[in-house]
Amino acid sequence: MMNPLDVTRSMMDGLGADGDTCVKCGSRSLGLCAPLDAATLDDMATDSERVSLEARAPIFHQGDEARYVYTLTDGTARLMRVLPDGRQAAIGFRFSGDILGFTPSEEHAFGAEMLTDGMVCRMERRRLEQLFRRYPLLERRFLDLCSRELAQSQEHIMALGRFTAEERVAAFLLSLVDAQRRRGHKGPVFDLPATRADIGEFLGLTLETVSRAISVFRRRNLICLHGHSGIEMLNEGALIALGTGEGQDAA
Amino acid sequence: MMNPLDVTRSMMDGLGADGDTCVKCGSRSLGLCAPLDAATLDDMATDSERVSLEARAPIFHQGDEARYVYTLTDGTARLMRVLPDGRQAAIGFRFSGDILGFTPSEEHAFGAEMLTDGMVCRMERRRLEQLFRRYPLLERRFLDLCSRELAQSQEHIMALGRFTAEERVAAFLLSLVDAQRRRGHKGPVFDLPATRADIGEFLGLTLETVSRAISVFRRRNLICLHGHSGIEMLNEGALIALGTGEGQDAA
DNA sequence: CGCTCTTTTGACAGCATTCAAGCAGAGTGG
DNA sequence: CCACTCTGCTTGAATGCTGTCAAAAGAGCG
Repeated sequence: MMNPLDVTRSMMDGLGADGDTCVKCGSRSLGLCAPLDAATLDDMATDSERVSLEARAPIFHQGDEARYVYTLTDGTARLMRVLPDGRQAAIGFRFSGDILGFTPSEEHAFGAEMLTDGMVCRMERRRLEQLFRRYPLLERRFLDLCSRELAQSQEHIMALGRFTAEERVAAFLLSLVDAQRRRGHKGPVFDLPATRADIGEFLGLTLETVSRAISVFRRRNLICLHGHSGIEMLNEGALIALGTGEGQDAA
Repeated sequence: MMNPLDVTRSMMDGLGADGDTCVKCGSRSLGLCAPLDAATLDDMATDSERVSLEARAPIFHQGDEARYVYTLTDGTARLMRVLPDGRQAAIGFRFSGDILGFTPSEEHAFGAEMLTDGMVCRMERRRLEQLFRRYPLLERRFLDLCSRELAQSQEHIMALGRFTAEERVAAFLLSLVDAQRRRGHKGPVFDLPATRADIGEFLGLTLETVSRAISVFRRRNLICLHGHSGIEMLNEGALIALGTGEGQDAA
């Protein structure tokens, strides 16, 4: 067992918060303990448990009883939804520090699985709800978190409904870059923790279409690939123009 | 000024709750005042204001300061998001009793406009936040609400990413039917408060494609139109098979 | 009845998918 | 160190769904 406070910290942190590293806690962090006092934090450190997972391992399945709330402490995961006939779509990516599987309903509306090797820290959801009652500030944090996820979903809806294939891929690459920068990444080379098929399942495209879009970007010298999992941003402005819906008249 | 309690009631109610009519309040309602006592309700009745709106009138714009929280007390509205180049998409529909424009952030991430003539009841968002502090139960309600919206968004993401045009239109019709049933509607003829263009902007399709899908349903005797704004469900099972992702092998 | 807005339908074009083949990088074992 | 293999990526050609453009029909309203 490493540090059970990770759950707490990430909950305070929320999606993609910008953070320094917290000496006491050991991994990426916050300034988010701030709203809570030490006693509260100690209180929350109980009943959480770390689990190590391999790439492609499920964290929880769609339809599972929502017994635990998870913090992704290391690695990248994706949220999946499946249809009765087997078609499936990724509805989001989650990175180190993000919260997974928090829902007020009885069961998980979607599944979560690792894309890379990694680690999660889980806490009983009942325990979390007890904490809500004791520390109202905590509940407020979760409301913010939920509404930020909602905003993300709406961006995604815009992309799926109105973007061309190239625009969607550009938007996805930018969101990856953003997530890594928020986690302290420096320099122009980023990690690409998803296969073309993974990306396609997120963007509502086939893997071939994703590949073609990336090839186009490469030919235009907007990006440069370093092996299968490294991507260098050569012309971020042009990608932004594509990926934020600025239309044809872009750089 | 009619009944300012409407804001309160709807907040308690949330999205598409199933309700009887509350005698005291005059319009559709709840059993949701239940978790709060009379003093709380009186408290919330202050500082809310009713506004009457015509079809196509904006309720608030994307980017506006999020000063008010609204309850749609009568009519149908849609939530819109626009891209820098002018492309726009509807990200949701809202019906009588639903809440609009609640967000913890400083400005509205999307706009809202009426589809029909109707009425909203608005309350200062600062006032609401004061009430959160005083009545923690209220905040809990909003968290539930937010997470229900999130689930809706995810359904929509699946539809946009994986459904064909016909499946999307079927899913949309079913969601309309569901919303009206939850509000006490009886019988097989439902109201269609949106033009083909409105539906297309929600489903990521053109108005012609929506029209063709509806024509196909008509030819298969799944539905029957009554003028421009009435739709009768003749074979709901077949529409469900289409609109819930049961694939080709459906009835 | 005549106006206008919405819907329907048709013909054609275009973008993404499908199917198929070849390529490249990483790991394995001789 | 070099095949060998596996997996993921790239590219090509053809199909098909949806978009685009255009015209006609229908519904609602004064």
